[in-house]
Amino acid sequence: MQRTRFGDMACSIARTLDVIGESWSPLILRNVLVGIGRFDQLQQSLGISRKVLTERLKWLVDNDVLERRRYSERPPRYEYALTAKGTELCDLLMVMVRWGDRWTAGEAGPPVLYRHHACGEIGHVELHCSVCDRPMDVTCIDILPGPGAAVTA
Amino acid sequence: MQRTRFGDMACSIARTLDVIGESWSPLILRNVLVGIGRFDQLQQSLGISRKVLTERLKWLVDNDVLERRRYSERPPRYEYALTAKGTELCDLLMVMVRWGDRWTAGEAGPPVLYRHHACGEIGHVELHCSVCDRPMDVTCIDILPGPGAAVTA
DNA sequence: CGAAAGGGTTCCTTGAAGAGACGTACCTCT
DNA sequence: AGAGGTACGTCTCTTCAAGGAACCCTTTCG
Repeated sequence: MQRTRFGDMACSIARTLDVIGESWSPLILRNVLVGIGRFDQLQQSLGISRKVLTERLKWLVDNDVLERRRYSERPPRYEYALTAKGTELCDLLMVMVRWGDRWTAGEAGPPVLYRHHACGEIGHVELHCSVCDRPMDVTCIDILPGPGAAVTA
Repeated sequence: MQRTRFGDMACSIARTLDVIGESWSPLILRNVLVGIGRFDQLQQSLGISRKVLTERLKWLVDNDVLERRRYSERPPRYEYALTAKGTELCDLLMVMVRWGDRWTAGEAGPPVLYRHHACGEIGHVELHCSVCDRPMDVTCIDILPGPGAAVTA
């Protein structure tokens, strides 16, 4: 559908979307995270077309979000795993889960729960300020131009 | 492109993607957040096709992420604004910004900065556990099935 | 040997994205 | 009164990616 490329916009949201903005990518990431990392497993569990899966995996590998590694020499077999860059992307997944749980889960309740190693409890993510550690959301910040801002008229 | 619908998967990520998974939606949200809420403004600042913008806005309004409100009676004029549901989605934007800043900003540095009202400093978001307030990411949790999990064989 | 598994590739069809012309209601200027 | 401008879309046409399914290659198993 001749998708507009976002990669060179002066916006970190656009650049992030350029990497994982395509709808299947977060789901692929989620599955790789929970250990579903082989081609056929991914294809079947997501119900994605094999062609599109091939394209997405290649894109994610080229963008250093996933790595493709051989887990068997003979016969040659491969699986996909998260890189450091990809692991940090999972923050995004956790925030998506949080929002989805709050606004779309309905009667049944959340489909998955997180148990935090540090406290052993079932919790969810909250956004805090990296400086003062207090809660931070879009209603309690000012948005200022940064060094990488585009010079706009 | 006969996109697969995610809305009825038993997965909060999929359901969140169903609402804002299309690539333009987060950018529309970002613009509405910073006060760019009128049709022509959005169309010009994003470079999106008018047809697609119409479709996206309708989808976001129907899903209660944005509201369309009249700010002038005669001539009739409308603008789009965030609902509570949409405002909480901005958490996602902040996490995208954080990842984009870290991994894609390059030489120039981040295009925007956040000043946190609570401390007055420039900071970024970090994910903390809702129970113990300590940092939480995907490497320090167990993922358990919740009440809304699909019964899979 | 034939069949199956893993990991893709190739081909065709359909339908959404993009571009841009057009429409409508209103206001302002001369 | 007419010309021009603005805000907010709708319509039409073309192009290109998603979806679906068949096919391919290598290796192992019965």
